[in-house]
Amino acid sequence: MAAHVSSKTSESSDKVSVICRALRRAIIEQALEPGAKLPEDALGERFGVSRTIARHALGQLAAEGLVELRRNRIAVVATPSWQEARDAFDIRIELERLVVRQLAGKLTKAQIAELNAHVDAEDRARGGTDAVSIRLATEFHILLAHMTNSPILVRYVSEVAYRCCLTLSLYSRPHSTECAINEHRAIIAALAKGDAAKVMELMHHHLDSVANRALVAPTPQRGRDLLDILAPYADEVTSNRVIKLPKLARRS
Amino acid sequence: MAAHVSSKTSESSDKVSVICRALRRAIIEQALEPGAKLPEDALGERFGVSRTIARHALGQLAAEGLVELRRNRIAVVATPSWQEARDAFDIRIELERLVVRQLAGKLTKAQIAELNAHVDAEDRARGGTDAVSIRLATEFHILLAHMTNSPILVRYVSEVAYRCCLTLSLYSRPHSTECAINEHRAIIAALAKGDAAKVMELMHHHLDSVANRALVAPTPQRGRDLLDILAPYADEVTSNRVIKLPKLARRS
DNA sequence: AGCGCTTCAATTGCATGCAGTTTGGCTCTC
DNA sequence: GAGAGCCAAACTGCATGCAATTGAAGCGCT
Repeated sequence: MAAHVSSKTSESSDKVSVICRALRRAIIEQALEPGAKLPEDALGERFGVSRTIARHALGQLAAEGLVELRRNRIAVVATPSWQEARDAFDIRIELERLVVRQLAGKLTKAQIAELNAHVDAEDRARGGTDAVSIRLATEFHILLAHMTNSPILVRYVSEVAYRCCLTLSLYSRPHSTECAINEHRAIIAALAKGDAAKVMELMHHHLDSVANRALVAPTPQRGRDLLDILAPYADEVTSNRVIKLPKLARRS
Repeated sequence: MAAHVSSKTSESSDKVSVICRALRRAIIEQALEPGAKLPEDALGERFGVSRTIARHALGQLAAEGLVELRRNRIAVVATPSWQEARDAFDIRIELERLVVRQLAGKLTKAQIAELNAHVDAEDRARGGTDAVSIRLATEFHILLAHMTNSPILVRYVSEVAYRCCLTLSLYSRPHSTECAINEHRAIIAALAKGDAAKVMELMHHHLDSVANRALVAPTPQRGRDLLDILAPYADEVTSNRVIKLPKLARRS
């Protein structure tokens, strides 16, 4: 379902694009968690292509910010910092305000029907896993972007939405999707009515609240990761056996 | 000069990145015009690397929208439509408003000095070629983005600015940079003063006027290219010999 | 001459191979 | 038993080679 949401920007049917799409989906559905390793060999074998192609696909995804590529090291699914997550949402808000501004009052009946159908699908998926809900919610926004007929806007909204998706899997708590679905419906209604200012405000509030629900308090770990996180625990074991830090730290 | 404006997002020092930077620069300085062919062999030979690497670089630039990659065909420098150019500027306006919003009143003296130095460089370059002026003007904006310390924002602003650069070379008339330089100075001043609303307004107006100066009338060719452009002429030759369409159409 | 067909050089799509780097275990020592 | 150092396996960086596709010149036909 919702196959029409696939990015068509220079993504035809060559093997690289296929792998990109597969990995992208695996990432945003959290089948691949942030930090998961992505060895070129393994990808190549899994998708039945050579390492060259897998490598190229990783390059593309790195350009989108979904994977991190360190020289001579295994590529990993990106692990955005909290601040980066917040920045991504800020950018997303502006981009999507632009989307709805362009769309307000300009949607055909068919398009509105399509949007409603999508939200219905979201509704139906409420019983399923969080991963699917998050993906559908994201695809709603990408569907909106597509309706602007602006390839550039589609590209940026898609990318930043995927990124946000990724951060949700990192920083989100159990998640409640219901209100988000209602907000989607409200946005559709305002778009149909053609009230640009209103729908921009709705979109802003919608994304802002998603961000605030998801990105819980900065958890003063403005330093990097793990070492800071473990700092408080370290106190409790000073006299006991010390946790093998190098082993753990390597994971990141 | 202005080497610090180089995008550092997963671009360290591997050969692919080097080639990307070189091509990017060649494109925005119009050494490579839109539509110019970029055969993998030629690039590889020119930069002393294998075709694999050249290919990978082209993939990256395609992801940035600077080159177009058609299956089994030679890659070419992107030729954005007029509408895409306008869309790019619209997106850019929003992104850069975000940049100056974050920056207003938060710049160190050193940063302000750096900005002023850059504008001075722009001033000095006024006698030179348009290409250099345009590049410097673009790099001013990228420099601003860097100061937000938000890698994502840097990436998007850079990309969209490069794209706009590209469109300037397509649709711009001879160009007068002087007012742009003054506007840059005004923006710095407002940033230093810390008036967020004012500087956002300035940036908006600045980019909007650049876009309007550059993107001259839509030249009613909202359809695709050539075939539509030639449509009106076709009427006049219905009874005469027909223009050799395939020959001309192939050029694009 | 103008038009279509055939053929060949140019070019891409992709896999494989080799060299250099990193990783993680293993041993050897204290 | 803990820690430093070494070594093999794993992995990446890159070049090269081969098959497939494309573009355009050459050729014959009307």
